[in-house]
Amino acid sequence: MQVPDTSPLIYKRLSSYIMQRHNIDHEQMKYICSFFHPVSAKRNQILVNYNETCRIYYFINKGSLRLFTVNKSGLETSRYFAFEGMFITALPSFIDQQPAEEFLQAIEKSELLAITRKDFYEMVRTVPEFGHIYREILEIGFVNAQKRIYGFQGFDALEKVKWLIKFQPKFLLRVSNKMAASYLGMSPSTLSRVKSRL
Amino acid sequence: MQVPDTSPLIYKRLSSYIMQRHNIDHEQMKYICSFFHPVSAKRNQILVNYNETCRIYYFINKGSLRLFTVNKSGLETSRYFAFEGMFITALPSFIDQQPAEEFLQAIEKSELLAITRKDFYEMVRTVPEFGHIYREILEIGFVNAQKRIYGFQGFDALEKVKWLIKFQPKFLLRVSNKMAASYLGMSPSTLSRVKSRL
DNA sequence: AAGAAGTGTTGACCTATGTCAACGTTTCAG
DNA sequence: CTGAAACGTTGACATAGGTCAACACTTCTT
Repeated sequence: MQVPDTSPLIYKRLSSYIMQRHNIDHEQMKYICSFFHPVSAKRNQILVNYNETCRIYYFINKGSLRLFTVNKSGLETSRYFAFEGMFITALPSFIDQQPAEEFLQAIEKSELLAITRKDFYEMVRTVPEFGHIYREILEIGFVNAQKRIYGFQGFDALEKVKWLIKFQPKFLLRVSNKMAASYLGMSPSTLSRVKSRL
Repeated sequence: MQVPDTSPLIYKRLSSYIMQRHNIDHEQMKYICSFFHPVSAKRNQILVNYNETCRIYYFINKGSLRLFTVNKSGLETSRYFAFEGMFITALPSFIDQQPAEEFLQAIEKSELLAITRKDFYEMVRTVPEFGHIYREILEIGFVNAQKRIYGFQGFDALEKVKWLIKFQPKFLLRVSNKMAASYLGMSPSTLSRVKSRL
């Protein structure tokens, strides 16, 4: 974890994320950004461990993170991937302050902005625009999760891959076959075979 | 659709839902309830049609509703079921005011409380406790959707059914095999066979 | 009350996808 | 730079679960 950086450069992406959604004056924006602290993560670094209580929400400046679980037989299941300009955390743990039943991991060398839970909910409470943004994150997250469930239901392997390419075109380019397969709910062999026939 | 009822009885369940989460005085509660109008629905009645834009959020006093889709070959997929004391709507359509890509249907004779989108967002904006409740609905919905995704990933049919019995014990008792199967992502035959071996 | 339509169960059969193993290629640590 | 470990691809084989059909039972409709 680095010392907070006063340079506004690192807040560029976050600022435009917020600006796209709300008109906020410069002072207010500086105030919001002041709660976000730069953090670097190495490839494969674990940011939230299983059973660890998650106290931080991350915004991704560069790189990518994923949420995954490991079942008793050691099989990894990836649940969610986030890339530049997206927010991510181990939400169930973050909300309830219970031990996470999942891992949050950087899958590339990443540059992040971190806000603590305390500050986050403080802002949600005191800055209406920020509360609104959080609501949007939840709405979009919920809707996407629903779409993924029914989008996949009854699809065979080929259809799932086509669906993924259609709705998240960057995905297969950034994510290893193994992780993509664990996200799609199929074996790496099957994903490999499917890709070979387009 | 019935004429609004002045009896407080129909607001009992909604009031206790809110009371369990926030301390609200009697006047405020009456104010909130005044935006919810009683609606009856028959078994199998469609409340939101495919391509219809959804303008109403429902709270269930009695009965049960489901969200489902139909694919090109006529196969139904159930996405979500709600029972007494739960909120439900075709959320993507409700949020964005785009035509719904799903159906909202009563699966039993149901008594509902309906609030229009306009009133709903008005309340979210003006009544902090209500805004908070909406945030909670979204948080819980998102977390549950995530849990369902990874809960099912890699599970075989038997494990899915056990998972369902564990986390939604009432489910199989209230929902037909056909609908339950379409929720679990397996054929009715398979669900039937699985149930026969516990 | 009777016929029609829908639902649940079960059997026979088939196919998509998982498992396992082999092998070449890429990545990474020292 | 080099060896070890991880990854991607492909083949052979096994199997869970899908499809289809038959039948009994329930439930709607009139």
